[in-house]
Amino acid sequence: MTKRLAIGDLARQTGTKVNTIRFYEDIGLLPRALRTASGRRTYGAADVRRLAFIRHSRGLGFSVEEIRSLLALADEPERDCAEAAAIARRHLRDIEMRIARLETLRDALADVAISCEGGRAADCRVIEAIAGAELPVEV
Amino acid sequence: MTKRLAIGDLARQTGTKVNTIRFYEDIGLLPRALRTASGRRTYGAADVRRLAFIRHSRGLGFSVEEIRSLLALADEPERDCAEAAAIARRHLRDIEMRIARLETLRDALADVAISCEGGRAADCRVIEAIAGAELPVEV
DNA sequence: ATACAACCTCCAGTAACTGGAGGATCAAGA
DNA sequence: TCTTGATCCTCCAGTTACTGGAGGTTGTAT
Repeated sequence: MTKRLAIGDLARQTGTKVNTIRFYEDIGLLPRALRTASGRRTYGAADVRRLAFIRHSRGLGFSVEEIRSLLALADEPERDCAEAAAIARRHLRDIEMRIARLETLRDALADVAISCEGGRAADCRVIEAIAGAELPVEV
Repeated sequence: MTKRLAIGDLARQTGTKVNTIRFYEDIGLLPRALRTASGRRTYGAADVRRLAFIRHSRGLGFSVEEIRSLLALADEPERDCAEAAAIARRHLRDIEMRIARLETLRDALADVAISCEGGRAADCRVIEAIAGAELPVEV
C-alpha cells in the first residue's frame, strides 16, 4: 500500500491551508479523515483528488453549496449529469451579471475619479459627485 | 424649527433599512442620533444628507472604511481633497481588476458549462472539466 | 535530552449588514 | 378611556468561506 499523507503534505500538494482542510472536513466537503493512533489525520490519493476538485471549483467561483451538489453527482456515477450542467450554466449567468454590474459601476466611478486633482475639500468634486450620485444600491 | 424625522421616515427617504441605520450609528458612520424623551432617535436634514452620501458611496462600491475617510474629508473643508481623489482612483483600479478577473472566470466557465447536455454523471464533462481545471484560487 | 516543527481542538474575527426575540411607546379609532 | 397595531428600543445570532491564534500534544532530528 502506498504511504499516506499528513495534513501538511496534502496542504502543500493542493495549495490549500491546513486550517482550510480541517474546515472542509468540518462542513462535510471532505470525509472525516483517517487518523493515526495519536489522532493525526492521514490522507490517500482519493483525498488529494477530491480536494483538488474542491479547489478548482472554488477557483471557478462555485459556492460551497454548489460544490456540495457537484460532489454528490460525482459520487454517484449513475445520476443524471444534467444537474451539473445546470449548476454550471446558472453560475455562468451569475458571473455575467456581476460583470455587467461592475462595468456600470466602473463607468460611474470613472466619472467621479477623474473630476478632481486636489484643492480644498470644501470644493471637492469627487465628494460632490458622490453626494449627487444615483446608483442602485448593492454591489 | 423644522420637524425632525423618526428612524422609519429616514429609512424610507433614503431607501435604507432601519436596522442598517442603527448599524451605521454603531460603527460611527452616523453620529449618535438625538433622542426624544422616551429614547427614540430623531433626525434632521443634515442626517438625511449624510446617510444619502453613505448610501451613494456604498452604491459605488466603496467600503465602510473608505467612506469613513471620505466623510472625514467632507467634514473638514480645509483639508486637501487629493486624498479623496486617491481613494476614488484606487477603488476604480480595484474594480477594473475584479472585472478582469471575472472575465477570465467567465471564459473558463463557458468552456465548462457548454460541454455537457445530460447523461451519466460518470461521463459528465462538466465534472471532468472542473477536475482538470487550473485556475488561480480566490474570486 | 532537548529543540523545534507539525499536529490537535476550540474559538474569535473578518464585511456589511439582516432578521428576530422580548419588551416599551405612540397614534388613532371605538 | 381603552385597545389595537405600527413603530420603536436593545441585544444577539446568523450569513460566506475561510483565517489566525491560544494552549497543549506528538514526532523527529540532533
